[in-house]
Amino acid sequence: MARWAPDAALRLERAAMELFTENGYAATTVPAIAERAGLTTRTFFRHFADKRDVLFLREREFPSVVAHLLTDAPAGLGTIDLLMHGLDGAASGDLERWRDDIAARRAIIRSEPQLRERELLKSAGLADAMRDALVSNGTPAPDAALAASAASALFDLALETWLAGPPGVTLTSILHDHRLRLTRLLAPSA
Amino acid sequence: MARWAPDAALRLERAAMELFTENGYAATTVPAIAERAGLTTRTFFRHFADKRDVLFLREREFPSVVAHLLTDAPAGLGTIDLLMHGLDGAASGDLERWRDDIAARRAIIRSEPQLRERELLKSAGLADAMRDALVSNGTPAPDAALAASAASALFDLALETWLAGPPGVTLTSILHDHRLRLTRLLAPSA
DNA sequence: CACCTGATGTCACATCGTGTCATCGGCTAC
DNA sequence: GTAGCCGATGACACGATGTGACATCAGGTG
Repeated sequence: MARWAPDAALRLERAAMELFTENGYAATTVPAIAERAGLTTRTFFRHFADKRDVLFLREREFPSVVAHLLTDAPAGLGTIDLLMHGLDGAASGDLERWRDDIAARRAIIRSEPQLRERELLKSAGLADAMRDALVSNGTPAPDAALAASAASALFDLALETWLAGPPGVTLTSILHDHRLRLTRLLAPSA
Repeated sequence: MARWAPDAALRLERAAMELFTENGYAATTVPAIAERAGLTTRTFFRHFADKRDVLFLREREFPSVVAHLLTDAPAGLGTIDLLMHGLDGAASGDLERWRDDIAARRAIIRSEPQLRERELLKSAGLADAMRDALVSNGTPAPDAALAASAASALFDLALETWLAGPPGVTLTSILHDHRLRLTRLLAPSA
């Protein structure tokens, strides 16, 4: 038997979600989270940069996954189609199964501006990763930055729409639809 | 003579900018800022929600200014043209004059992820204000959210380009150019 | 002249987040 | 097999952040 129970980060995340749901984010202290997970405060901060970060454990690898999909994508796609392909591929793994978890996290995140702030930073990190992948694939830097920012915004709004809508509608279809609507909105009005 | 010197918030902001420039953001404590401004720590936190907020004093009213320009805009503009009109109008007041101040603030903001995080929250607040103004002007909510997010991203990237470029190029022209390039990027590739 | 208002000061305090050293199970080298 | 290293955790002290509660006092108002 190992000296320490495995998955310390996951146990901390589960404990945090429970306490946040029971008492709210602000009323939950880090020592309380650590205690429920059977660890100490110091160990919490070894796994998470700060208290907010515990809500984003699942998304840590998302930017690099998307970036890899972008660099390995089939040639010939336009910039935006490439981005849609990458986001789609990274988020496609039986998303419906996680709907409740995502909704629970989102409910907590929307309860505190601090947490929305962190979510925005994560989205910006995704946009940065996509921009860099585009640039190293030959896209001009200004175009890459513009397209990556737009794609990140599209993804966030699509995810929100997906969560608010009925089960069964795929994120892929919503993303596609949002992209088309934004295209029409941006086009010079007659 | 008034009991207290006026412009406490402005004095705190100036003191903070000086100390951040001299010693860096992380090495500057709130008591040090307050002392240089001739005030106490407690008063600092009465004017600013937290240490980061002191860097965004000048932008506090920006979202509501843009929102007002949107609701008072001439009729007949398309959604995106309306947004460009609002952003343009709100940022047009002799921006060149503030270039150095904006650049100094930006240099500090880019030195710490915490500060970029806050900047992103401010941008999101601007997007929210624009979205709400569009909605109360009759734009369908999903379109308003999409267009406002895109416009906010365009504005941020345009400001960055403006700062990096030579003096004399107007933000208006960069914004216009970025909008056209994003339109082309989003269009279905042949 | 008494009272109210509002910005500031003072003090106590909880929480956050970090630096530093100790602990000790398991793995590797020899 | 045993000596020693490695890496995750514990223990503890501490500075900094941010808030609540109450006091102070100039100027305006009745």
